[in-house]
Formats: sequence, C-alpha cells, structure tokens
Amino acid sequence: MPGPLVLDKFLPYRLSITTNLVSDVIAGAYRSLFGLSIPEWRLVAVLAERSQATQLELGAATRMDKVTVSRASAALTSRALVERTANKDDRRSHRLSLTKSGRALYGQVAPKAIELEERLLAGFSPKEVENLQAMLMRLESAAHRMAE
Amino acid sequence: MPGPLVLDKFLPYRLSITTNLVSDVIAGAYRSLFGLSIPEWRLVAVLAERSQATQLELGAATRMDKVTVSRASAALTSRALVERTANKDDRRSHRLSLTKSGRALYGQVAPKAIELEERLLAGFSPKEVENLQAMLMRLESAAHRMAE
DNA sequence: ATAATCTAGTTTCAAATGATACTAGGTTCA
DNA sequence: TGAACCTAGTATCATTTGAAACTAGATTAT
Repeated sequence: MPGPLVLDKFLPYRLSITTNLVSDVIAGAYRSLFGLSIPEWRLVAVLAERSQATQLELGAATRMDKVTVSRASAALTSRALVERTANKDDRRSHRLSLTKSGRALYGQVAPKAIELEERLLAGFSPKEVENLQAMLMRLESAAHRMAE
Repeated sequence: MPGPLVLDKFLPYRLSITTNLVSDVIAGAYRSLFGLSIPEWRLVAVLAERSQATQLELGAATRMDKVTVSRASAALTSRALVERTANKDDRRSHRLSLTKSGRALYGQVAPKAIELEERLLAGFSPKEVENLQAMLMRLESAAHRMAE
C-alpha cells in the first residue's frame, strides 16, 4: 500500500522547488554581473570547452531547443562575444566560436560560476556531491524512459 | 584551486536538466489524464491535505506566486473542482475547498502521482530517497541564503 | 471617525519559451 | 540529372510566467 501523498515529500515537487530557487540565484548573478541569460551562458561554457561548434551541436550539448540556441547565438553574436564563420561543408550552418572578448568574458564568468557552485555545495562532502550527481543522472534516465 | 568548469558536471545545470525532464513527464501525465496543469494539481494536493485554505495560504504552501494561484484557483473553480466560500473575517479573501468532484478527482490523481514517483525512484533504496530529499533541502536553504 | 497606509486577490503588460511554419541548402534515388 | 525528401537555422505565433498597477476591503494613527 503506497504512502499517503504529501506534497512536501513528493519528489517532483521538491526537485522543482529546489531547482527553481537555484536557477533564480544563478540567473540573477549572471544577468547582473555579465548581462548573460542562462542559455547564453551555456553556449559560452560549451564553446569554451570545444572552441568550435554548429548550433545543432550546441543544442545537443546544452539540451536546449534549436530556437533557444538560435536566439542566444544571435544575442552573443551581436555583442561580438561569438563569431560565426561560414561552414564550407554545409552552407546552411555556421561554425560558432568565442571571439577574443568572448574568451575574456568567459575568463571572468567561469570563476564566478565555480564560486557560486561552491557556496551552494558548502557543507557537502566530495562524496556527497558525487552521490548527488549520480542520483540526478539516475532520475534523468528514469524520466527519459518514462517519456518513451 | 578550483577545478575546471565543465558544463556537464556543473550542479545548477544538472539540476535544471533533470528537473525539466521530470517536470515534463509529470506535467504531460497530469494534463493528458486529468486536464490539470502543475499549479492546479498542486492546489488540489494541498486542499486535499487541509480541506480549507485562502489563496494566500495556498501560495505559501506551494511556493507559487499569488498570480499563479489566482489563475489556478479560477480554473479549478470554473470546473467546479473547488469552491470558494465567503470569508466572514476578511471579505477580500475566500476560503477555498475541494468540492465533491474535486475530491473524487483527487482520488484518481493521487495514486497516479504516487505511481509516477515510484517509477521515477525505481532502483532507489529508501535510504537513498531519504538522502536525496535531504540533500535537496540543504541545497534549497543554501540557495535561499545566497538570495539574501 | 477619518485619513493614510496596508493587504488579498485580479487584471494588465512584458518577457521567455517552444511548437509550427518557413527558407535555403543537402541528400537520395530513379 | 532532377524530383522527392530531408535538414540547419530563422521567423511567427500561442502559451506561460511573473512584475507592476489596480480594486476593494482592513488596519493604524491621529
């Protein structure tokens, strides 16, 4: 017999509450310090890791919709943080990469991101962090299976 | 010296990915089976627990904005799942409660919610679940502190 | 009491999001 | 080849969300 339903104990609810709070804090910091939205920040982070990517690849790497990627790319390009070079192999797509000032910005954002994460996880042991990550990934694949 | 930043390991990102996936699955189920949005479902769940509440109280219990609560209440009321009775003490507010058919609906939704949660957590031991909940709450209060 | 202030709930507006349709360019197969 | 189909990215539209303004009722201080 399943336990009674209490919203406060219901995992999807708890997840949502926690994530929304965390996202708000992070988004607020990025916006006020660097004028970046979350989608923009994600693209910058991925481009810093790989230096080159098409929007399709960026969408896959950040799990964002292609529309969201398109908009974030346009915003970053107009601020000259990202540049698009023609893709010889496929003229529909572009190769995106960070510009010099994009890399400079990343140099500032990344340490801040890490600091925020550390403050969030202050009081968690490395083992706990690892454990949390693993559980989130298990939930993710369970949800993925349930979505068929 | 902080580790390098890799988006896939960055906790706020992982949390967001997992939560969005989980939310989509849950929201899809509620919508297609019962025609309920997440905010509506939350109100129903809380009203089932307490039987009476003002919108303000519902907002506090579900951490939702008063606008969101207002809209969800209106939708539920128009479907006659919830009724509003005048509040003698304060004529600006109403006492909301589930109607008979609201309770009947809850009788169907709750087991489904529990089943979904169980499928999500299949493979988690009770101790792991408890642990996860506790970690989420710790994150929540850390985020809360960071929001000042 | 009554003016100033405050609060529960709604309405209005603007921003964010994603589904859909569209455009331009690729691929496949007869 | 060239017709049918497919895909990268953009534009359009409807939906969701929350901030700010608003309304009606409550509270406080003089």
